Amino acid sequence: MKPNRKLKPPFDLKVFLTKADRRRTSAEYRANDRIFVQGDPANAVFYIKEGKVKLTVISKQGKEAVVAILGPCEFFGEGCLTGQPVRMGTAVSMSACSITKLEKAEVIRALHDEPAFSEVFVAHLLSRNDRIEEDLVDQLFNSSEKRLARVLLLLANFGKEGTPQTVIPKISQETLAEIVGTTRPRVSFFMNRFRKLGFIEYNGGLKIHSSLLNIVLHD
Amino acid sequence: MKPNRKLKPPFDLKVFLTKADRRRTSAEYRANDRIFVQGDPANAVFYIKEGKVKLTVISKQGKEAVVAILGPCEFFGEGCLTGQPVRMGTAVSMSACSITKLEKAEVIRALHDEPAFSEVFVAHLLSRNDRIEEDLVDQLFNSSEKRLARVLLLLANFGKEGTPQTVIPKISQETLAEIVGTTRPRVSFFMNRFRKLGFIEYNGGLKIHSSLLNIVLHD
DNA sequence: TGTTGGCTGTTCAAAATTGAACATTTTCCC
DNA sequence: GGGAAAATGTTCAATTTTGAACAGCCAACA
Repeated sequence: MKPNRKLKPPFDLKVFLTKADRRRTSAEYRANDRIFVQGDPANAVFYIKEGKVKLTVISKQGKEAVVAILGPCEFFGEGCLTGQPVRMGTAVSMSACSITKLEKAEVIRALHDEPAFSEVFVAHLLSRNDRIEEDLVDQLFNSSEKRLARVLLLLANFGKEGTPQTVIPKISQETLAEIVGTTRPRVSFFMNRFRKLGFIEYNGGLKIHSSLLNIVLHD
Repeated sequence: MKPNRKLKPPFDLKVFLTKADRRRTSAEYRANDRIFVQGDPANAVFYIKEGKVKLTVISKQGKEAVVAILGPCEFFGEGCLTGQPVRMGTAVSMSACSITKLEKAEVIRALHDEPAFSEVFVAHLLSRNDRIEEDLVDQLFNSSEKRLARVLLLLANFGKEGTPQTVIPKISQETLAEIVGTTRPRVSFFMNRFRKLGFIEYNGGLKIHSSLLNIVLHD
């Protein structure tokens, strides 16, 4: 388990996009705003300047799954570059967010003309690839208890490093269940088990102790 | 379910890498050769000219999971570009393969200096991202029966399009289990069910009928 | 103050899945 | 052909997971 996957420092997108034009716009969102919805026409890539964004997919049966939680200096919505005409998922802000919208055409141009942008974008794709692959492997190998422990640890280290115990802002058991890929009662059950064992604390905020690693690492 | 994700025609890597140098070498593999192994030092990206390659990960408990099956005109081993010092998984040829090895340094150079290469590489990453994300969503939403059906359909349409019924070269139930994320007896059980229902045929080769879609699509 | 709604804790039977075992068939090699 | 090894079919008890239900807690709000 990598303690932290954000090795590159935050950067300013302006540096990487030299030819300014009208198709690049910044917008502010409050918590729980929908940035785009599954089925919307897909013609732009987004870049998070500030805040956290949740990407979800809804199944035919109406079940919801969280595919990723992204933070500052990350892109999303890049699926439109492969020719997908509509969004395959939904993007929702989890906190106040400042987000730049890049029209598809401009992104394609920049990928071609501006190596600096291209490099940053490739780095993003590679890191996202790694992360999703880890998520998939986690699903294939581990029980829901271990997966929940891993998700909590990842959320705790979101952006920081080497913190022995960290506070997580606010996340419902319902959402955790959608990330982990299980049911809410199950999350409740394990959260209480973790609490009884002293791995986490909560009564509003949520504290993750590094001892939770025992669950993930134990044979 | 997209019937086919390979829209771009096969291309010759030479076109995209203008500055030839010694760090680019081609190699032939037979079926079941190991191209790299989990834990090996990671300092090159590979490009499949011909053949199929299986990427797997082995868990601490010794379980094996298939993360991807790749074919001609696809890259693998790109994890080394994110700074991973060693391979996170194992790459094994599934058939006779012709594979080009690109030293990490050269790939980084080409990404910076050759937009044509960069574009092709970005396209690869985007398509792989889509695919892994779909795999993850599949795991989160569907039962092992549906996942097996989906895997069979994807294998059948591997590279072709609109074929109503296709023959799959050869793949053991053990490997299928590792792709689907279940046990071999389970695969055996469902394969027989699919056969009884007329969705597939097999006795050496394996034929997938489009009627297998019923399993995936049915609620 | 009371009440509404969201989140959480808990229970439980039904269903899915695992893991191990063993029998049978096929494949491959001498 | 004969035998060994691999792949497949089948069974089953134990475990995990689901899905639905219900009760309690707490904050927001009229």
